[in-house]
Amino acid sequence: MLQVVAIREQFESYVEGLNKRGIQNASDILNELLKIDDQRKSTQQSLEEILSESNQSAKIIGQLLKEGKKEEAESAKAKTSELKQQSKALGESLSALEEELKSKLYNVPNIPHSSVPAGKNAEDNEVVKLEDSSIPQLNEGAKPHWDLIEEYDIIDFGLGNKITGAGFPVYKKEGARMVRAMINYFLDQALEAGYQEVQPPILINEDSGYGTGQLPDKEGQMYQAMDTNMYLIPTAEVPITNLYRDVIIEENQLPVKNVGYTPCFRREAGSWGSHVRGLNRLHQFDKVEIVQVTTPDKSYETLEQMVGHVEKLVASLGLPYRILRLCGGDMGFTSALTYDFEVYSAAQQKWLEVSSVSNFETYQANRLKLRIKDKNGKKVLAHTLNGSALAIPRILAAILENNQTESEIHIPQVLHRYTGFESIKK
RNA sequence: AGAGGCGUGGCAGAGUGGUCGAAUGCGGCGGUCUUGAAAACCGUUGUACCGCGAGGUACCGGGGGUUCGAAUCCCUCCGCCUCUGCCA
Repeated sequence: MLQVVAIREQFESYVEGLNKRGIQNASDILNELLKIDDQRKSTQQSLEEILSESNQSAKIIGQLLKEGKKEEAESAKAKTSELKQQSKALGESLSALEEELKSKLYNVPNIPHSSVPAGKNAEDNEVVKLEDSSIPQLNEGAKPHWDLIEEYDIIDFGLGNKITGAGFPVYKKEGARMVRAMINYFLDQALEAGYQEVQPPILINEDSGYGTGQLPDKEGQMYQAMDTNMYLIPTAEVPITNLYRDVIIEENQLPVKNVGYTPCFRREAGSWGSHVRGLNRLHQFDKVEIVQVTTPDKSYETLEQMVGHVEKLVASLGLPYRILRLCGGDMGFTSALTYDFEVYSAAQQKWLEVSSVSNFETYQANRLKLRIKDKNGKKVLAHTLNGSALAIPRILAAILENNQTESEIHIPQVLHRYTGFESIKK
């Protein structure tokens, strides 16, 4: 969440930033926050005065009792009781104000970076790179992946339907081995790029949900484990970034670079139709995620480096891709700048999002209380970043469609040593 | 899952109702000594919020309560340890 101090100091640019997201009454919203904060301060001041007074008199009472002056002590007690009534009332209004401030702050999204284009939706995203020379010319009878997986019998939606429900596919034979191969390939590539591998829990508690911003605004997107306050993770970002909740990192330990593979679970409420057919949108899917924690002055450099890593992965698979800089209206709630990667899936003739790389600046760190201590002992909020590297099902869909022939599907060369086969045959 | 025990500053470890934000040791930082280092000695060393400042307030796992006053008493939740049970 945003810091009130920062809102105060950079009011105008924050208003502009929120406008880019399509929030028109931004200055009203921010002014309201400042007003509540002012009330909070003055309430806190009066409360602390009273507490100070009653602390003093408690000490005096102790002294009096020690000296055996019982009656004086009793009358002092009576007075102090009055103070207590006052402080109780003030304490209650203080915490009410704090609650109000916090819940309002939770509902204000991050301020977009200056390079973020204004815009309403996906149509206003800016294409920063287009690599489409590898778009294949498919034969007449080329099939979308949902037909191919049946033909080659490598993914079974019907079975998934039976044991769980729609959106939970069962990968079989070469399909299952492809998934495993890609996970290993992506992890190995990240290790080579200097990331440390972690395997986090895939069930998280509420604190973690708030820490990275899934709660309270995206509660409906997550599956909740019945009779518990735990949620299935929608992305490894949540547990991996929350590793650093309530942590102070020494500056010389930076950057923190973690990579993790996890399944991801998304309810995706309200999405039906042909555009979500097959592997395009699932309730459970596999993803390798990279997460970095770094200093404010280096985070945009880090973002470029992460984008470079993802680009290398996509390119190595021989898939046509493009990189988008998301506009204010399409960007995630907590992000300051997001690049999306899309690969072209030639049979359905669609660009599919396979990665999203974001800099959250201090937005998550403020919720997480994740700080950096520099050489002089000064503490500042860290910057957090993450990116998919990569999400597996749509990559698989594009490979299946783009590499199909009449009788087989070719597997990208970099995966051969992981799959143990070079093509999928009927 | 049941029974019992425990949860104090970076770590170890005192403190069981009244100047306790908290003894002591280790570690860290600064200094004296030394050619340099070690040892020794001296000093210093938590976080957050409010305030221009002096200063104030809160925090001894989390939340609530009793009391003029709580690290200390009570309730509750969480976590850890031990024993029993179960189990990949």
